[in-house]
Amino acid sequence: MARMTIQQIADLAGVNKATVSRVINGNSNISEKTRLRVEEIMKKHNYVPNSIARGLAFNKTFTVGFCFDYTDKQAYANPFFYKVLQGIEEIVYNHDYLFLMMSDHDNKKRQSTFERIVVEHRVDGLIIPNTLLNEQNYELLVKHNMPFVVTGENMLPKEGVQWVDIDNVQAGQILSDRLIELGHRNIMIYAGAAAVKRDKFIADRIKGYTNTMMRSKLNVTVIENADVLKTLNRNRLEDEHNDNRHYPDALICCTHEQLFEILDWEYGNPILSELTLATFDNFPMSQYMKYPVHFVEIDLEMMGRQAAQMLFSLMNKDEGIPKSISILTKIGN
Amino acid sequence: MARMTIQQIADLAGVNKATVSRVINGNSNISEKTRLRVEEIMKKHNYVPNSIARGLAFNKTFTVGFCFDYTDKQAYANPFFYKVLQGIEEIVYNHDYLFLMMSDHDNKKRQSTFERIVVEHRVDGLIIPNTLLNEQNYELLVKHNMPFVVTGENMLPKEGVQWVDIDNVQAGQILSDRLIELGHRNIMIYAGAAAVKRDKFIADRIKGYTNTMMRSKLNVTVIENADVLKTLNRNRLEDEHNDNRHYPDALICCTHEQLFEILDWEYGNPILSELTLATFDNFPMSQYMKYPVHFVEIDLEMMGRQAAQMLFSLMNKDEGIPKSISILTKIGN
DNA sequence: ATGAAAGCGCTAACAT
DNA sequence: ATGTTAGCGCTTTCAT
Repeated sequence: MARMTIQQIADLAGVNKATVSRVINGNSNISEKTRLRVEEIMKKHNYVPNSIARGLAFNKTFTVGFCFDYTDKQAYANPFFYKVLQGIEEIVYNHDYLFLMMSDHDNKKRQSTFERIVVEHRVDGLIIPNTLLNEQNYELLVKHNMPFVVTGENMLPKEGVQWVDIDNVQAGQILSDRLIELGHRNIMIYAGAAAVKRDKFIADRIKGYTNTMMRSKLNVTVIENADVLKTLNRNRLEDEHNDNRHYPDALICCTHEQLFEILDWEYGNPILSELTLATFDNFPMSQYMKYPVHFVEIDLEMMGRQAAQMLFSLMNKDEGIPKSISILTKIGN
Repeated sequence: MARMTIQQIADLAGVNKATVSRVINGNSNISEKTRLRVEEIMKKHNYVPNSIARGLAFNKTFTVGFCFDYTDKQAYANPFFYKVLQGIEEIVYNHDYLFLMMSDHDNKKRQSTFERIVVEHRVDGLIIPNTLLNEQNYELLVKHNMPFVVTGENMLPKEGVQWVDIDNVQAGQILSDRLIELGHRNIMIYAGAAAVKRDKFIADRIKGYTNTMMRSKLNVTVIENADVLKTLNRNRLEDEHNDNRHYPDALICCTHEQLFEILDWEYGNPILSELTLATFDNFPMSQYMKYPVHFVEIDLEMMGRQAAQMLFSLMNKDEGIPKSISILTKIGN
């Protein structure tokens, strides 16, 4: 089935193709009568404007890009990550836009797909994870004046970067609150020293934990190394008075990696049976774990929606767009 | 930074834009000298051809679509699903194509995104899951002569449908073989009756199991209802002679849903401690489960690569494209 | 309110 | 080997 062109519709309607174009684009300068006739003919012939041609004329692609960071294991390994996609999709489709996925993978050739898409202007705007917003990519985006929104807190000290992030301080707070509510008093938090330096979100989670503990007049203990935990536990086992005050009865793991590290290690160590575990964001199978894990629920779909919304505001050159949007978390079931 | 056009490059090089176009497209009818000069100028000015304009001229989009089925819980909930994406991406990017994601979600408006993309010819070809290839979508694709490849076995009795699938019969065989190798003899397989009817891949897995069991002269028992298992177990507990021959010592769950159903149910039932579990495809956290689960490894990345390769062959109108491609599985670590 | 014509950036058929 | 010209399908200015 060959596609109809605007000219064919114009001929069938006995008008100029400019008139048809006006109908398509909802131009008001047109008589009700011809508008109806043209619309009828378009419908009758299932006419759909060629979006490539429209794009050329408008200098637009009607497409936004979403960049995937495969090196960010957490991102793609987390099945809940698709929620971000769903959120983005909802907004994008409602704007009659389409949705181009890409990774920052190196191509066999010299250019990454990300670079290609920016340079070729294959999208009107871009949503990228903060892990991908380095100096180089930033320059690229600015140079090609490509509107973009970052997911996760932007750490690049540059002008004109907007982002949407989870409120990790609040998450740390409510998770600690929950553990206290459950009766725990010796709550510790586990985060690798390197990770704390590297990832602001981890520092934020610790900050939230600290806030809560201080407010509740409880001891703050940040563990930066799993070995410390082992030692603590060994001490406990050897402690004849069994004075539990110095040993954790609950442990917050800042990332899933760390949680799994603990779980792995557990197979040769009995500590877990006396320890309540907690972490951020749910994960599949959590309910089938040997020991229950408490967690905070992160509304990633909302994150996607907000990011997309922000991007459209940007492409629209709206006034008063916030620099960043923060999304609150809540305690999981 | 305003983009350069082919005309500007032509002017700078003192040639006609047709000549520049020839350089871009690697036309041989061109002198080495001017080719080098033009290339130098293009590089110097970071010239990148406008792909929308090229698309209009070529009547191509240089994009393939990948359709996501959100209603197919298995697909999106499985983090390994992203492996398929990775496989597809590898091929697509090596062809200098881009990659449009879509879902079959209903838009707020009457058209699904899938429909829109096909009707608007926003992609040159499409990869869709078999769950989405119904009569209606098939007609749509054919009507708009959009090349497409199906992932998962195609069940629609239509001409010209190509697909790539996992060899589920083989998977059932090797998984059963493994359990036998582990010393099990009373191996049963669990699959809901409705699911067997509905999903060919489940029937195939059962067939594979049956093949192996018959070859090994062992009893074939297909359980269609978890209650049967409960009964079996109750019998075992009450069986004074404790004759284990009639009770399973290993159970293959045809899907993850069923595995989890068993696991859930386990919390009020001691059967699992005496039962070896097995299922198809790995899942995250499998190593942290209370009871080990054996599984078959499915190379989803290969599946993506093959599907993409097939699609390009189709778009290329290659000769002798196979109707379908079957991917072998292997036993997980 | 409608038509005519130029132009978006590129390719390709036809000249030379 | 290179230039000329006519599209690709649509939008948009400028007439009328």
